[in-house]
Amino acid sequence: MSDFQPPGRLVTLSDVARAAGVGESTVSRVLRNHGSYSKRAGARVAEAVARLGYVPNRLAGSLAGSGARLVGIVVPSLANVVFPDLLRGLTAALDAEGVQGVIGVSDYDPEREEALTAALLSWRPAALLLTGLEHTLGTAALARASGVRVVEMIDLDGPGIDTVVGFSNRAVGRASAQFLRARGYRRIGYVGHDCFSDLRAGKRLAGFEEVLSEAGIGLMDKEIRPGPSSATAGRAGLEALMARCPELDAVYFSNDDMALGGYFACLAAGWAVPGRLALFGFNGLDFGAAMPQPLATVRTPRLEIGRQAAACLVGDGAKRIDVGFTVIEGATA
Amino acid sequence: MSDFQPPGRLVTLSDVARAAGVGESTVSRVLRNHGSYSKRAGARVAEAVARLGYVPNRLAGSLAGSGARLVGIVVPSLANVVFPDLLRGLTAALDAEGVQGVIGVSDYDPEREEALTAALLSWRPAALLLTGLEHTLGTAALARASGVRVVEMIDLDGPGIDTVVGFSNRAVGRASAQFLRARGYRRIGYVGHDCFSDLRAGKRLAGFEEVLSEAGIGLMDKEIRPGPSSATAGRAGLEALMARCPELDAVYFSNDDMALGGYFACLAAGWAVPGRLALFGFNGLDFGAAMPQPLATVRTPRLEIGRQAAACLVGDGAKRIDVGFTVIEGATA
DNA sequence: TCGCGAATTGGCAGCGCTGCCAATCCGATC
DNA sequence: GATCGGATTGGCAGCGCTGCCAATTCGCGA
Repeated sequence: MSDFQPPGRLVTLSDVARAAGVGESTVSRVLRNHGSYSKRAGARVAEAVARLGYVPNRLAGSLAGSGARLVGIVVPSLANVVFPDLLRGLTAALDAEGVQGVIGVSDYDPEREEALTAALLSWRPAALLLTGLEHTLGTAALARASGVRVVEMIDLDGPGIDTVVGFSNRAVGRASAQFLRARGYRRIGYVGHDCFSDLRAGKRLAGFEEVLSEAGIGLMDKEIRPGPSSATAGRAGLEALMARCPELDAVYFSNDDMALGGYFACLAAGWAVPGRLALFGFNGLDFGAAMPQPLATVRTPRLEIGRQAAACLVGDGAKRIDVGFTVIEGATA
Repeated sequence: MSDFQPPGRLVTLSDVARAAGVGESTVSRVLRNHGSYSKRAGARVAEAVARLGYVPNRLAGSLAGSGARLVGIVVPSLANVVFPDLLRGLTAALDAEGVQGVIGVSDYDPEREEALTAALLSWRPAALLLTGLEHTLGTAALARASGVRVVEMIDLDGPGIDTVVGFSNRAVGRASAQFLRARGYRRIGYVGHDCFSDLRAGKRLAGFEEVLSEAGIGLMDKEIRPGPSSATAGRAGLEALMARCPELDAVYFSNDDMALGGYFACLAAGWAVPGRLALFGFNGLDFGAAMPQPLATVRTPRLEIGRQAAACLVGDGAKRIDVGFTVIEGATA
């Protein structure tokens, strides 16, 4: 990108001022509708702006004024529906306020998260929105030193830098296990994706196993597939698990995509759901409700997290917002 | 967002210069590794930067230098996997070049797209990436006037402002119809989502119907669900369509999500796939491959579009890049 | 008609950084 | 030991806009 051609000279505020026959400050006041100016000045400026096709330069505006009206957002991935949903809630709330979100994707790599944090901070954002609670020391140091408000989203299981919005993944895992227990399942397995990178899936599993241990049964077996979650991984994972441990009567999946793959595995193998094998997911994605037997899962308020996170930026902000989650009974367990 | 607190005074480049005992220009040269400076100067600056925790202010840098190293991106939605995939390819390629992408979401609303375009241009981006070819006159005018390079992604069916990267949706529709025809299906229906907002789905349908008309059969019936595409919409859509027109032997869906819902409808109603009813989707999403009978669909190189679009920004750029698509035979048709 | 506070307005100094230019330094050459 | 070309370096003028302040104008009652 070395030969990016800078756009030629564009219309500036002082061009507008000259064209409108007023001072620069007046143009600035009119454009931002801030301070007082006469109707006549307003009209002349508006006319000049339209005629010249003036587009303000926010770079200059933010530099001169007090800070940029933008916030930095770091998410680990865009491949998992969770984050687009989060961003949707976030950007909707944000640009209702006229704030731009600048998004960075870390690919679940803490080092990249740190690099992105530094890069985003260099735009002097009004706030920084991170995902999860686990960051490098450098990320935390940067965030603190910058003095901007920091909001950590989605996870609630641990201490945050500043404000935290989300739900407890551990509690989700516990609730899922309790649900399966209450339904009488005892030979329970787990199919997940790479939980070293997806720490929150790991926390759910921990909560899940916790409850099973307390009940004296424990997880019979688990199959962890490398790479990101997907239906194909879920299908392959369940098939491997069942080959190894055919006496299972229920399987917990790291999320709905994995569970969908598991459901397909059952269809293909002719295992009745939930007669032969019960399935339980996570996220409450739309397709779960369309399945012949609606998927048993946990619905998470992803849009709401985004909205709340945005709200935290304006208010003085509670330090910790639990948006909760809902167990969806479905019919696969 | 009125009470955003501007961060207090932060470390500036001249603080670093003073601390390192060198001039500002030297610090600037060292930081950007541009121009020549001695080892000793480099070391002292690096030390001072680390000690002070200096984070450069790109607002100032971009204002002073020639343009910001960022590009504006407008997508219609984040709910449809297509766009996150696109963004993934795009941001990966982009930040390999050290360029930030600033993303705006238009919700399929041309007016919002125009507003976003103006907002993004006010950051003086090096380029503007839009989705599709249909824009308001205002959007096109803004884009042209800004003098930045404009890349329109995904759609190839029509004239572009500048550079265009994607595939022909019409051709996808045609290929899909030809595929179903070749398989011998004659009583073909369509289940889609709101195609007034999703213009590209409309173009696919147009191409599809074109082929059927040429074959002298035509589309028997179609069901358009309001709102965005989803498995639930697909299921409800297919159920409505079959209730009205039970003699159908194949259904074309506006995309794989809709087709997944259709598949679930078949499962629930006991319609054999493809014995009783053939299904055909669009996008080539992962779950299609995990289905008991892999979904017949068209795979689109979404990541590739992102990559190519990013590549267009550096090279002088072909005006028009066709990334093509692939028909996946699957087993549902 | 005059006076006065309020409304409106323009000038100008930065915001933090980069680009340009002139000054200084270095080692090596004669 | 003086000279020369290149490597290094610092000063300083903006980039386009906003915030502050002083100047000007306006409206209206006395």
